[in-house]
Amino acid sequence: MYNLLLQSIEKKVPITQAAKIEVQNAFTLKKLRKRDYLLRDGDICNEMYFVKNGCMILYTLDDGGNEHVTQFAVEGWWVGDMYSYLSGLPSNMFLEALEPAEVLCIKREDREMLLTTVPILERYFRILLENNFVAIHRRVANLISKGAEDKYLDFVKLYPQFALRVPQKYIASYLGITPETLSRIRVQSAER
Amino acid sequence: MYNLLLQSIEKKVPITQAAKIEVQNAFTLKKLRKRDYLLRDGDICNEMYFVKNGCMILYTLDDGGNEHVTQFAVEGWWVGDMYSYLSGLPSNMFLEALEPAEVLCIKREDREMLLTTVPILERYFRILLENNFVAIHRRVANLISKGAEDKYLDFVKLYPQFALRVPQKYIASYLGITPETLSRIRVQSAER
DNA sequence: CGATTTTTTGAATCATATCAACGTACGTGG
DNA sequence: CCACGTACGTTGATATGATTCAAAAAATCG
Repeated sequence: MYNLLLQSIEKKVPITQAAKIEVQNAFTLKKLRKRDYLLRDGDICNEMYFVKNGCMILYTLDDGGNEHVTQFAVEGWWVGDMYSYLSGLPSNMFLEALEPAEVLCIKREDREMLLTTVPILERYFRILLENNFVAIHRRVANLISKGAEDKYLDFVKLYPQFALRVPQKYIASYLGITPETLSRIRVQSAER
Repeated sequence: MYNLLLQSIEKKVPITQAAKIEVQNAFTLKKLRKRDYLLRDGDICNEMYFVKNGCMILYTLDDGGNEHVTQFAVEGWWVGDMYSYLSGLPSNMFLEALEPAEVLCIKREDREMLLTTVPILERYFRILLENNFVAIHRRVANLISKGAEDKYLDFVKLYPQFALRVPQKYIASYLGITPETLSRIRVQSAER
């Protein structure tokens, strides 16, 4: 049940058997059906989630009711509204299962506790966040510098898995373009 | 000389006198004139920089020679090409002083060493990166969901200091719009 | 299989980019 | 400290990529 999480940790830092037990005790498992929510606009995000399997999306809704996907998360990824999680203030996001999913949940206080009892995890999260920082900056660079087609091509190159796995409209949203534009881009790219 | 850096650390984690000395020994100071570069396309980013004073920008150049600003950094901020710093591979970015500046530099190996000798710094960087994560996600959400005017207004609200301090063309670039568009937006906003 | 969601296609519209010209501010050397 | 040159900001006219809205086709789900 904790294999994937412990592997994720061991890939980045050494960890003792005793510490593994501590880790396991800090998490609970949640099973989700497709379209279940872990978080809705107005909720406070009191937990962070490690995805064991399935696929989650994190998105906002604008005034016009349009979804804007800020994050995907599949097996081995962490997800949650970090803003709300850190501040304790209400979120303006939705966290939804696109597929049946299982996630390991850790509450704010339990994570804080765990970080003091197993301090090597500070390093684990630091490394995780550094890698994430690089990935988000690549996304930002694409968003500010590229047109719709180039953004899509870079996305497919970087995440070939997602491109097949999730409905296109969410990819379009993630790239900041409309589903119609993405559809047209795909036929044009295929022609060449 | 190390005041601002030590304050930045002490705001997030407790640190002993001995550890402060270790920190100081790990850094060197660089003084920059306006338009000096700490990094150019093709260079490997072997250091991360903590800005003591002045203002730095991190940007890419596209095929058309247009700058795309991915990051600003003023007093108390960290900056560098994290991708190149972590991977050791060549950067495709430029890191330039917009004003005369002083930065504290720490080499890759020295930071790694420091993180083992002063492990509380793992926590410092983890917290720093978490806060940064929140900020970048806000930027991404703006980039994918808002038009030029709303992006600018959110920027001014979030960083009123920058809005006055740096040339508008860099703000436009940071927002993913042209300087002309930003200029027009500003007169329109002022009219209302 | 039928129902719902997603994708595609077309036509009109809109926001922003582009290009060019002009005015202004800025800082740098004499 | 002034004058010159360069960089920056503004404005206008036009072009363009992307959006919007609507409807049909295709895929997916229960």
